[in-house]
Amino acid sequence: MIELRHLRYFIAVAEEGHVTRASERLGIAQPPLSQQIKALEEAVGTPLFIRHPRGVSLTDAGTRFLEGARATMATLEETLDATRRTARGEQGRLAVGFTSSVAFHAIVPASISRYRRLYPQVSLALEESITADLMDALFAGRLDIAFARLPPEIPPHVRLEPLLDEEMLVALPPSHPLAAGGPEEPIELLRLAEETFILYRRPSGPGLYDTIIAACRSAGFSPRIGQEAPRMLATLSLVASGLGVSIIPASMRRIDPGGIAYRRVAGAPGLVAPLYLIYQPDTLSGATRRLIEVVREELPGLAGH
Amino acid sequence: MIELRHLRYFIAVAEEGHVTRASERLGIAQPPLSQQIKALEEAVGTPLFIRHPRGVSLTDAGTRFLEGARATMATLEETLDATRRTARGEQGRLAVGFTSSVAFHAIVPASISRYRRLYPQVSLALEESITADLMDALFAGRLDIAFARLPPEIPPHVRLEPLLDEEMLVALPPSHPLAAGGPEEPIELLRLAEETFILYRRPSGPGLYDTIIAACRSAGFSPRIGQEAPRMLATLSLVASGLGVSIIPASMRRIDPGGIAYRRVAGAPGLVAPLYLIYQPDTLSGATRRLIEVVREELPGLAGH
DNA sequence: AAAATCCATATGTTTTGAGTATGAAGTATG
DNA sequence: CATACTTCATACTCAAAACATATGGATTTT
Repeated sequence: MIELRHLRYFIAVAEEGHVTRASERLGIAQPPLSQQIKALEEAVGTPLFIRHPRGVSLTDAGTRFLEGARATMATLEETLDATRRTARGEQGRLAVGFTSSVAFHAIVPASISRYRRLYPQVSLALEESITADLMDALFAGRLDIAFARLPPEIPPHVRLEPLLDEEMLVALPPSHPLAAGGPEEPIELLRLAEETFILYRRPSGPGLYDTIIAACRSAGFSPRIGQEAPRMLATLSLVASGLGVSIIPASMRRIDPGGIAYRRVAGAPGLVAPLYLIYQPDTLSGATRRLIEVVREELPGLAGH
Repeated sequence: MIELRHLRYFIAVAEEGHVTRASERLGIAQPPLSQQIKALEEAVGTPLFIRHPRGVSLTDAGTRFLEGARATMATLEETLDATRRTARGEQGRLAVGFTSSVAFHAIVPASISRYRRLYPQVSLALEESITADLMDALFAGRLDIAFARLPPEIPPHVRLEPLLDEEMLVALPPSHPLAAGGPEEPIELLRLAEETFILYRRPSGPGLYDTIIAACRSAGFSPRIGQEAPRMLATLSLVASGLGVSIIPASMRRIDPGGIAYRRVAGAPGLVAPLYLIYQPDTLSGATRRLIEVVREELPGLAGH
């Protein structure tokens, strides 16, 4: 069976044109080198060297073999390089998922664009889905990592790394009396007791919906639910149309489907929208590790926003 | 040190996704396979497999390595193929030399064109030179094989394989009285005793020149030499101009610089032009061997022409 | 809960690659 | 022309490493 040792030895002998000199270069004695060359010729099935009284030279077949042996070694070297770069996360593919709601938070675009700049040789695949689908994809390996709110169910071997707890804001129709104050002036949650709430409810499981209900309860009232919208954007459209108020993560403020007023909330300490980085810590690819690093480095500059 | 064994084992495990099954496929036990995989991962410097309770799967780095490992093996396989084809003489390069005088003999173009047809993947380099240069080139390895008349000096390790002895013809000017008979009707050499001879003389060494002188001597006269031309074609031009007669190998009959009459020669048994195939038998390339075969096969149909 | 699956580790055996000594063939040199 | 030298090949020994057998640990299946 031909081994790389044979190729290394062959190349040395071919380059030196001299078995003894090649053996010195290889750091072995001359006889084993002669033996290995002989074994190689036997495996190939044809002489590769012409033995002269003063050194050796390549046969035609040997010349062709030298070319191929070098190509083989070069292919392997490249492979090792690329493999190590991939392991270090400097090369390869990375599939990142996120929900539509977190995509508006600055940490997501900031991390991804910095990652792109730092590791341009990693080809990024971005996917926006609902949390449940992200978790499935993560578990099945179609996704390496995801940004999301608290998922309904956590598959085994999946880690939720809490990134930050985002403040939540009240979204008021422009005509609403409470919309008058400045955006930084908080509203007591209890003052919304008589309002109709438009809430985004994800299919199955807890999440922001429950957080909001719980916050209202502990503020002393049970919110009247007017409509449950399937998408965050739809929720805000309904608010803009004056059908009710809503409570949304602060980063969603950027969406403005027509004159919505956003106000901070006072007296509701648990009313936050957590943001998690989600991945399988046991089977981290290098590229994934690098993204986690980047996200953690971006965090201090953005936390709380 | 990474060896091909590692690549072969790695590919098997990657393809099976299963160490035990791969070990069966490879015909070895499972523990050594685990060890070799571990050694490979250590050499590469990064894990290539993720160990699951029910088999193994590739890491990102492993996926990249699989690609490269396959490419490496493929490169080697191609190399072995090409090397063996080269050894068999089905591929590669072949440098063939010949003198201007033998190029007219049918054996040369016939052999070369048949060789071209049989071994189209061998790229042919044809070179026309004087015999001495051919011998130098042959000895130096710039030429694999040559067609020539008897060379002045034979370098060591060079074999002259006699192909055939070519008849020699008298070349007469068109106006010459002896030119009247049919070409197949031989002339006694002695009848040329009073003629002026135009002879082709190669720089240094014996050859056709001496053969002709010797034949005249044994026919009973010493030829009067009118001029020694440096090239065969020049010789015939001088004959055509009526400056004398000449004696040339039969195959040169094809050259006709204006109405030369060619006649066979009688009573001169030694008056032949030998044609040799010349090569170094100790360092024959496959391609050279094949050409020798082809020439030998062409010989029966052409001998004596 | 027990059995089964599968990879990893531990230990012994065999293969084989490498070292030392020597020979054969050819070349250079006195 | 004989001797010394160079270089590759062969013979034999040793050591490393590849492989086999036995066993353990983790996880899943029955």
